[in-house]
Amino acid sequence: MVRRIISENYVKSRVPKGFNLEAARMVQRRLASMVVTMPLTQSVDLITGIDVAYRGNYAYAVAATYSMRLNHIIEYGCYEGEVTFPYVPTLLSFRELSPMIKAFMRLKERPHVVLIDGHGVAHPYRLGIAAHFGVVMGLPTIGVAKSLLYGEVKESLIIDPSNGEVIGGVVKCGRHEVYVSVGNMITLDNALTLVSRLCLRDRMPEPILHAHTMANKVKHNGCVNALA
DNA sequence: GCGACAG
DNA sequence: ATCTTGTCGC
Repeated sequence: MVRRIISENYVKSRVPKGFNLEAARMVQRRLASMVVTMPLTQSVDLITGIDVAYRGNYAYAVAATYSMRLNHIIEYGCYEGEVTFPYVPTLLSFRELSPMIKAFMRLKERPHVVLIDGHGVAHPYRLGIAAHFGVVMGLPTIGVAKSLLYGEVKESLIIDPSNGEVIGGVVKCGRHEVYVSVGNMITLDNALTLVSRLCLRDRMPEPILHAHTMANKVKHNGCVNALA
């Protein structure tokens, strides 16, 4: 059994000087209260995966839209720019939500669901980056992470140690396992089913895998050249 | 008491 | 996440 909680003192020590952590937590709590759990309404075909690569203080974000009907990527959205906030566990949104949104906004077509590299509500304040993105954009989102940030895993389910609630699940993606949680406007069952169905290769579902590969390509050639 | 820590 | 060579396997 895997168990994991976060040290607030550690977080406090890594946050930039002058950053109001208490205010940030209040914002997270408020946005978390806006997360909607509901079954998907329309049938799903277009699924966008988003991932970000880094080089120093520069972020290279890519949104890749995958068609389940056509079995391939139909469109990429890209953004490159400097980031100012450091990586601090539980505050990932403050670092890469903006680059992700900017890459996503460059897509011409709106997807039915968005898959994000990171957690959804499986977060100490119930607002991982996938949930944050989902609430801000008003779209169905799913968090898919390669490692656990918060919670206890019991029988392939992620449990919140503070209240026993189910906040996510574990899915086998090829040889590895990924941690899946609701981002917004979807149910955990829908999320688990969808991610399993998209794990065609290893380690990550197709949309995120393509976003990851392209993000690294963009890191070396730039948005314009990589997507040309 | 110390440490745990998405990308 | 990123810094990095060669090497194992399909």
